[in-house]
Amino acid sequence: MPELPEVEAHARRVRRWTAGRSWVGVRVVDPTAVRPGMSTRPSEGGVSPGVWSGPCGGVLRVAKRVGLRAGPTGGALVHLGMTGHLSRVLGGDVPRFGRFAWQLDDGSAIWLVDARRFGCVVPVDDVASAIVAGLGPDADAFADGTSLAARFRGCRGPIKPALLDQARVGGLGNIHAGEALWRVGVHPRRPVPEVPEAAWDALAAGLPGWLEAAVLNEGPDHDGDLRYVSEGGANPFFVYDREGQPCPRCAAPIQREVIGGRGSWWCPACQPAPCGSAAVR
DNA sequence: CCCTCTGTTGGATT
DNA sequence: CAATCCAACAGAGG
Repeated sequence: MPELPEVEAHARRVRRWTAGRSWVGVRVVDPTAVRPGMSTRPSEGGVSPGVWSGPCGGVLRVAKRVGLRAGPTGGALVHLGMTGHLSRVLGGDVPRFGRFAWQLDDGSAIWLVDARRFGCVVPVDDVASAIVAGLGPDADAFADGTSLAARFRGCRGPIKPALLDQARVGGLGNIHAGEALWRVGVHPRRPVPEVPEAAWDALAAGLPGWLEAAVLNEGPDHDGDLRYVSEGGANPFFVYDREGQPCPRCAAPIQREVIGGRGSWWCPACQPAPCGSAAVR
């Protein structure tokens, strides 16, 4: 799953691949990948992909969505789900797990490759408006902690699941939400009203740089293969998937617990548990 | 080989 | 967004 940084890295690549080119068609290998709305359910798929011909327009990226244009306003949104990526293939081969492709006038094709099939292509009449529908501002777009905190007014629950709510703030996923909380020293289960002002300030100030660094870490040149977690070497994250390993800051053993249905990792020393939260094992 | 567990998404249900 | 279940599948570990 691509979160904001990996989706942005894909968008930049697609922008390069499509610059100055034209669409010549699409290939629908898995019709269930083409859905009427942003859904993770293949059973909702099967809609028409629309007409793809003529100059490639600009490539948009908002939160975890990519927008491609076919014509002045219309086109499609792409969501990568958990395991999706966009890969360029020179020639007519169908890559393993290739679901859908946009064909270009240089003989190449941009493939939505997705083993798990939560990713989707959503044809829309107006890319610019559809791509922001239902989303809060991107996580890297807050001028200060006050405006960031304002997105969470009225929210009582633990901070980490709240950070994942795309209607409040766009682009954060399980990994980067956990990483950000480690950076600012807030326990993932701390109730939103108990998050100190200084932590909101630190998040608003830090997120743009942290997320851009993660984009660059994806690398500009590879063909789109996922190397987010599993491929290409060591885990690049501070706490994600590091249960029992020493905290990079203080060496205390990282803890893991399921919060809001998602694996969550934190440092018990840098991120003290909120009052009344019993440590489970 | 088989079974169980985990998971970068998000939505529905209870 | 409180917790749980689900979509659909790969990969790791026992």
